[in-house]
Amino acid sequence: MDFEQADAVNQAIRLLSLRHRARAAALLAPLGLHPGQEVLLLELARTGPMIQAQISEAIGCEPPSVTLMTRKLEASGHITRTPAPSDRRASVVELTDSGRALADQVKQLWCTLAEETVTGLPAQTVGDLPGVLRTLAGNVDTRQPRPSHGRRAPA
Amino acid sequence: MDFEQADAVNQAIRLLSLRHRARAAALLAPLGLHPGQEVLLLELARTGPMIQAQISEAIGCEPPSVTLMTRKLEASGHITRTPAPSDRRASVVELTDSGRALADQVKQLWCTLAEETVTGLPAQTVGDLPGVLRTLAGNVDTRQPRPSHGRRAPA
DNA sequence: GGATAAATATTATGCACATAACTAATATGT
DNA sequence: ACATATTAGTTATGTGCATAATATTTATCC
Repeated sequence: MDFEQADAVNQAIRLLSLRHRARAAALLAPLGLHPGQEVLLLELARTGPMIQAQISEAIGCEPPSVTLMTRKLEASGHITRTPAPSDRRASVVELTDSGRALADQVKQLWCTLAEETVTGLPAQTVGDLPGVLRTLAGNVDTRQPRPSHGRRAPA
Repeated sequence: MDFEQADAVNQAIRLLSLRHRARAAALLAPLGLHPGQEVLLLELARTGPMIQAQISEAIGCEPPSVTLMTRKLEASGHITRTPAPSDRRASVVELTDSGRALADQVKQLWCTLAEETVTGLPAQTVGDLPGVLRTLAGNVDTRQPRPSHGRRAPA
């Protein structure tokens, strides 16, 4: 691949990252949320109570980041953290009533953002988009070891 | 759009942002660069000397961020900042020899990253990718005022 | 069962990027 | 020409996320 194309791809990803995040921040601000926190709320709403290690895995953030996120959401009363009975290292994270209500609002907002984001694209492209983006993300996943080249790792 | 789809889109963008940036960071580290700095070097290599306000516009970062980026790249000797003769507010940013050499290395690395990123996607999809991503980024641009809905603002 | 390894969470620290508030220089309007 | 508005850049501050180092608990292996 020549530099022009490569730059187009990398730059576009970078710009999209900045803008999408900024727009999410603008939409979340009225709810008193900062970007990143919404992901945690949605994950808890989807999956139910879970420990931080599971959250870390689910939302793709490192444990120290999860510590900070949960601490802040706990401080604002949207989640609780209780020691796990079976494992005294772990702490179970759970939505409060306030958190559940907020998650519902976030869901709506999430739809608004997604629709806004894909405006003007043909339905076909929109349908393929999540798969394509996930492939891209998987290809540059720094957690998994780099496959030597071109071949996909087996399941 | 229902929540499932919206979440798929938003989450995929978020994950791609995190991973692509992390991978870029891993590749740039051996060159002594942090992600973000490479964009400035490439822009200077492409366009030539420019003042910070132009850089801010070109790379999509706010002026205070540009101040920090340029300061650090100046400290590491890859760029110079000289007062503009015609406008004493502005400072002209320019690549040094070291910066030009580094930019060449970054170009190669940029190709590696892009190829790695799009691995496994059909050529058609890869070809369309920059355009699609730029559309997405444009749709959520917080700088431009939001069009009330669906209509594009006139030039 | 006692040493050792692994897992969970946290603290400390560093980076990019943002907004708000500010200074200094240039344009502009009467 | 002078008051005013705009523009270029900086400083101060706050956010998310990362890595490295650390305690504490649990699992594993003779």
